[in-house]
Amino acid sequence: MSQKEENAISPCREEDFPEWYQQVIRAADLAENSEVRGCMVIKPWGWAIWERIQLILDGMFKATGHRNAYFPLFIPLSYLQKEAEHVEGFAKECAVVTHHRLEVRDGKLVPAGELSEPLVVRPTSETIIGAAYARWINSYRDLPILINQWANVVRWEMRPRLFLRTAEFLWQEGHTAHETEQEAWEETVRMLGVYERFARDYLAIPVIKGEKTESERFPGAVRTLCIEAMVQDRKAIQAGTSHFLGQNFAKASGIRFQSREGKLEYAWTTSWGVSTRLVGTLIMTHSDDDGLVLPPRISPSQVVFLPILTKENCRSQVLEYAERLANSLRETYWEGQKISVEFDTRDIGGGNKNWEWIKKGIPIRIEIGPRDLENLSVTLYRRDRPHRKKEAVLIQNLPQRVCEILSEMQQGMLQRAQEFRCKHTHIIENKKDFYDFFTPLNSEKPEIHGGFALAHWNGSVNVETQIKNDLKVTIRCIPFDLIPEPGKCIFTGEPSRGRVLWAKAY
RNA sequence: CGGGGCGUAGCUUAGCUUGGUAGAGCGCGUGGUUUGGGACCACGAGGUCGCAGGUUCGAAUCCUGUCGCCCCGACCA
Repeated sequence: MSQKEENAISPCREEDFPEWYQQVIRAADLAENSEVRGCMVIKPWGWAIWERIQLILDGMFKATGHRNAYFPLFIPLSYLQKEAEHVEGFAKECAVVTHHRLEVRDGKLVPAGELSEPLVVRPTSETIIGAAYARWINSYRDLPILINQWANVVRWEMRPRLFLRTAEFLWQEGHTAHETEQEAWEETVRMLGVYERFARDYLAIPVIKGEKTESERFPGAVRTLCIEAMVQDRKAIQAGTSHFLGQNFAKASGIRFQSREGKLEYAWTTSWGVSTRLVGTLIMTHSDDDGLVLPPRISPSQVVFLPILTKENCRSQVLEYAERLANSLRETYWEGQKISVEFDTRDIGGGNKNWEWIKKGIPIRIEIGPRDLENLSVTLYRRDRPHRKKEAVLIQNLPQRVCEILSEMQQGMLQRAQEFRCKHTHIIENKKDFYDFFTPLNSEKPEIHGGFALAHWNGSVNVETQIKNDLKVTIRCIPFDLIPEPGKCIFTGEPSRGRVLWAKAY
């Protein structure tokens, strides 16, 4: 690679956003495509980010009264069939296991031992968990059941993209059963709130909470809630969903209980989930043309020490000095947790090493060389500033300064993302402006364009379909936090109860 | 699953039209020179050209099939 290049990632975001995204993943060494179509290998740095997500979310689930459990990977075909809409929604993308043995014939391994009933590799677990709940629940005293599972699921996708849409992906799925409709609804809303907080406070991603329209609803759900984020190419991405399932799955799976009045009633259930897609969302929200940029709270490590060991005569002194500082920083608390520090003494060129960490998005890089040793200082670089911009920090100020910067970065990243979203969210009052907003100037090679549009809609699926066909734009959600403001549908002139959020989506 | 493009070393690729059994850059290894920065020099390792057939004395190159990847649609967290 030439040292003349300005940025580590080529092409840059403006030139080719999808390609830039792939390059960031590669440069940061997060994951790679595997030999199995649509399935990815998550590498240590990528996995560490997912682990952070898991750890924090898991704590939030526990704090809201949930417990973890685990259900089977395989679902009997007949289970899936129990809920009509659900089958229809997932049938096309199910991986199916039909055999349980391999035999050698003519030197080739061939499937043998056909199963009497094929097994579906779970695309989601409502049905098999429903069957368990049907066994577990007899009385209103057994309710609520508040369970989460961390698992992998498989949806046979036609166009996979690392983290955003893979055939196998990792997620958590919460499944709860309640005595009353209201309780289940409250749970649905509560968990959406957990997702919103997590996205905002940890990933530094502002999201819009809302409800899906009927056409975007989860198959089998009564109501689907979601959080929608805007990434840097101004497209929307669904970052999490929470479903109010009513009694649909309870009826399909026979989840019944005897009520306080002694009557046999169906339970009210919910399900909610976020997936490794969050990692993709994180990448597309914050990264720049030098690679990944991680919010300090989600970064596997907050700081990397890069001792400069070029002069033989003071090598051991620098090392010792750096190590002492690193260790003291490791004992420093930021937001109630010890700071995680990497110490990179690998014998590779200093420039290369530095760039590696830039591309990995670590929040703070600290260089320590002979000169710093003399001055009793370190040289500090932060990932949210140009890569050459350095700051000398005296060692007695280091822990405090690092904490300050981490807090600043966490807030700054959220603020930047909010400003970006705000700048590209438009209130649109008529059809022409709407079409203009979502039409690129260059149709051959569309530039980054559009964003979020808030516009009135008459509630008709036909309009949604028309817009989707014309512009590939869909209603992302009916936002919760928008003050209801009656108006006229910009497409039909018919009455509208309020504005909805339109965007092109991942 | 429809339309288009592409598969040559870990990565990016030249060669293919006009068949004569592979070349480069980056990366990697060793040695040296450098050193607050993705440095330089030398030497070296690494490819049966996606796979399977066919045509031919001879195929990376031509033909057929197949698999995979990318882009555009339809579908989706």
